[in-house]
Amino acid sequence: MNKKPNLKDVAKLAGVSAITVSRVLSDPDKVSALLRQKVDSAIRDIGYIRNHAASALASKKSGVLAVIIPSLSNIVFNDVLQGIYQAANAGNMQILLGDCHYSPLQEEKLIATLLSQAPEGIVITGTAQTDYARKLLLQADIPLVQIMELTDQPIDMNIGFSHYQAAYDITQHLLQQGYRAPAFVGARMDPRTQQRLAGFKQAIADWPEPCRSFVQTTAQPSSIKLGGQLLQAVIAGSDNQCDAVFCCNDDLALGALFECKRMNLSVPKDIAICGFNDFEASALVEPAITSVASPRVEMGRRAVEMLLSAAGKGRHSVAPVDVGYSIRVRSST
Amino acid sequence: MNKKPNLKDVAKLAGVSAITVSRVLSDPDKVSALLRQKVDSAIRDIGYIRNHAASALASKKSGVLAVIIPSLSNIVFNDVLQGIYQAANAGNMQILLGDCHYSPLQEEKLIATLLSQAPEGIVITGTAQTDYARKLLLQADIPLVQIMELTDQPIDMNIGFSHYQAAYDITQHLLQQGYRAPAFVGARMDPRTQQRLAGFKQAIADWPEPCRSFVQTTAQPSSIKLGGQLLQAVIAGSDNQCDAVFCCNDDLALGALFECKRMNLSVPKDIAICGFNDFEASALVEPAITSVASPRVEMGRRAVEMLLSAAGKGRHSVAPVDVGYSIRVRSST
DNA sequence: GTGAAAGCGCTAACAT
DNA sequence: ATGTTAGCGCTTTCAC
Repeated sequence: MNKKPNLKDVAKLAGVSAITVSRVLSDPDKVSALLRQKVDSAIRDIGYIRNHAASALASKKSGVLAVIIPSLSNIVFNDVLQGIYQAANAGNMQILLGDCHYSPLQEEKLIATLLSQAPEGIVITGTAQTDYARKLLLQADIPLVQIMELTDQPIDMNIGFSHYQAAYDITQHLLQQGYRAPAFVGARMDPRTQQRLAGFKQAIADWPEPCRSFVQTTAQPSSIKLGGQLLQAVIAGSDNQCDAVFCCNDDLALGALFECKRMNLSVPKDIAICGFNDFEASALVEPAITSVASPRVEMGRRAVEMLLSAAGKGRHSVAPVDVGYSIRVRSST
Repeated sequence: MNKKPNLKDVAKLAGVSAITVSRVLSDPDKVSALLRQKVDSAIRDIGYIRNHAASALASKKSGVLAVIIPSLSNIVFNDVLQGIYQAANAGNMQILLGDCHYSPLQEEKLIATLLSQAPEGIVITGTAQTDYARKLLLQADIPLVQIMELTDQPIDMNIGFSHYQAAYDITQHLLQQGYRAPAFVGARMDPRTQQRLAGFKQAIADWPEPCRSFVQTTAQPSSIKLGGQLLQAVIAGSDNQCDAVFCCNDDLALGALFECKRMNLSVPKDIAICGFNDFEASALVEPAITSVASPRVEMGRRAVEMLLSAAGKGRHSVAPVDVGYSIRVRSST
């Protein structure tokens, strides 16, 4: 068994030095056309593939970016990942992905693990890092982007939108439609869900006319099924007074809608339903569900682009980016 | 700016040799408790993080696995990825993920790129690799698992289930329910969708009584919306004769169902609908949609486990694994 | 435009 | 149980 060919083997075959081969690979313009051709065919001949570890060690460039998301099962992050991989691909970067399952402690461990690969940048979800995690990240001294939400005290760069404001707006929309006893239905209760709840509460508090409100939450992960259960709970818990439900995401909203149909409640007449994240299904069910849309793919893409263009520059070289959101008003409200 | 500490720095601080520090990191049991403690605290003191590239270069172990999936937006692969990351995490492996967008050519490029990271194993979706890709993979001489479908000629290992047989079974189910003019509705038409179409056709051909059948396909990617459009098309294309629709996935099935409601067609009375992949929503809509379920998370997990346990062994050391599927009969048929 | 020498930070192999 | 030596395969630096 002949071991894998290396740079020297290619060099020997092409009748040049190793460094010339290296240059053909990373900076072809610095090599004359003749040699370049020779080298290229030698590479193809022996099926040479450059050893990334050696390259990374010598050049101190790992060619990887680290990404930490809280969940692989939440479709929301699919979209973000699509944007991330798109931009990484365009920049010839590999992605090292970690799923911290919404746990800051797991996130801390992941950070330590991923940093050992010497990523040239890191994308991290949200702003709820542990102190030690922040220390590690600062120490690593690489560009970093916190995504999804906005914060006044970013570790470095930041891109996202205000979940608080979006929730405030959609709640206000319910009130404007005449609903006077809205409920917030939330699952998981991660930081962004909490911000949505805060926005909901503030919108109620700010409303000039008197109105009641209800809150039904659980730490369980979101699912369509859970949406049905929580709808039941909120109706029972409000003594049938609740006339509108703001679900912290569209999974719950869909479940709530299906449950209403089963209970023969008319949406939006007996009860209004709105969600968050604007899944495709939300626009296509009957009645279509009002929801909050945000440019997730774009956010992922831009986060990576920010990393790539921040190379070399110091911290906070890029101002926080608000990607915004929009309330998609549909017939469920 | 003091540069990052390395092994020697830790060793000096702890008063030991570099290799001892290395051992504490990779094989603590080989070091006495006393030294281990000293080293551990030195590591923490100066915030040492091991340089992965150097480690990989010296040990010839990259600690990464390559994974290629055809789509990040298809929820199906989310589930598979969850299993993959789960098992990779348990085995202290990092994942390098590539999305080939259902293109064998992009897949080929991805393989070349990912191989340069010297992965210790590779997970690849399906069996439609280009010749050159197969050559690269064989040459790489690392454990490989083809996932999702089963094949008689795996490159190395294989885990999946028969999409042909699953489609055959669900079509037979339609026929057994008395439907005599079923249609196949397919999008994307990737290899596994083609297999489902083949199973559909064979089930029709094998049915003892005469029946008509229709096929409506498009190369467009699946979506709920497209499901509605294709339902329209198949009804028009069959002159209203079609009495059952087998959608190649649940996105389309949901769209078809929503469209039926809009058209005031009763499901399953006027028309039956069934899908593939068993999404959560399929079980919760009214009427619930008959679909094909398969253990996707488990498949991902086991694929990685197969890689990890195949280290060192030769090709085909593990027999192909059929994870099976089950038809979830619900009220839509 | 091309090459020679040195060394990136770690671990395998071999001592002790 | 611990240390010494050598070298992984590449790129940087500097020379020509």
